[in-house]
Amino acid sequence: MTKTKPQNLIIGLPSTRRSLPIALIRSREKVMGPIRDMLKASGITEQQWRVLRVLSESGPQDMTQISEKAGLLLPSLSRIIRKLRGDGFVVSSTNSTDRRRQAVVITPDGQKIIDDNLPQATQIAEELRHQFGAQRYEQLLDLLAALEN
Amino acid sequence: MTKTKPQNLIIGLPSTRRSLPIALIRSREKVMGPIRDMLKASGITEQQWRVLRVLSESGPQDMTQISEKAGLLLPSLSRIIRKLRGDGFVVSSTNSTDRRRQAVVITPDGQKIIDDNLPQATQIAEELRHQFGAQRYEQLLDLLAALEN
DNA sequence: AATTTTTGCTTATCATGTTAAGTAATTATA
DNA sequence: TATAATTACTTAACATGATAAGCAAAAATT
Repeated sequence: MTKTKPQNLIIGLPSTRRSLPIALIRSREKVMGPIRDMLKASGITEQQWRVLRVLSESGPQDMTQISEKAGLLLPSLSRIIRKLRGDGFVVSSTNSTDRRRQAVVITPDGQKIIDDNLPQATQIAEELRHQFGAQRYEQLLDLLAALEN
Repeated sequence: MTKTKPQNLIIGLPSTRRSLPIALIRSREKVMGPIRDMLKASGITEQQWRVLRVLSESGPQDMTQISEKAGLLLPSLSRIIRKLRGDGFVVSSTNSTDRRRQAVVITPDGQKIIDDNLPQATQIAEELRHQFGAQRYEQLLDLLAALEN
């Protein structure tokens, strides 16, 4: 008599081994590990790095725009910006026509963090892309993007 | 004269719009949203739900095994198990041959949480799978699994 | 057997995730 | 134009993420 699989033979939830949320967490861990290691030398976190990158890439932004582009909720972003401001990596100025908004700008010190780490970050990204296969990498990004809709 | 793209014309990091880490975060948010809403009624979190599911699915486990299957780091799991134990959803007993290990077991109360929510969780998963397309869904899982290696 | 190393966890600390509530400024409505 | 939404945040509270340190039990080494 053969062993039967645990359960869920008909429909059932996917086993935790085949769970999308857990797979997404594991993947993120795998992808971010090397980048976190790199950033440790600069004393900033992965999230702070993403914020600085958004500001460097797209220029001054208000909080809502940053949160959307960096994938951070506003309460988290509030704390992060406060920290980055304290460290002198960004400055903010309230919008003149809408005083609820504040434009956040990266400072030269903040830009220096980007400049110091961008080459290595690029290399890490390229390496993963190459190791995984450029085609599959693009496919994965497409599938993840499609999931949004 | 046409507008040039911001930068990174040659190699460069992918723009944050095409960043794998951010895409993974967004996807997880999208996937877990409905499940979190469902669990709110039971007063447990997504992570606590994953722990209970692992215990229900694979039986008594020690901490390290749970952490691997649920995708949680041991310090987080330590706190979560303490909470679940306080709420009466799990019990632990130290292993007799290795007193460093503890076998964690789900209680009837804990199993009730699973039983109460499994149908709806299954429906949510099926709906996402169907909406996204079963084939693409499997493909995505395969790609994420491949990323591990 | 005594010592060292490794293992399986827990605790501590700081940062972020998540939800809810609060606040001031803006916009829409009566 | 006074009032009622709405918006763009911030603060609060609790849970988890992540790294480092601690600690006792087990295994390896001498």
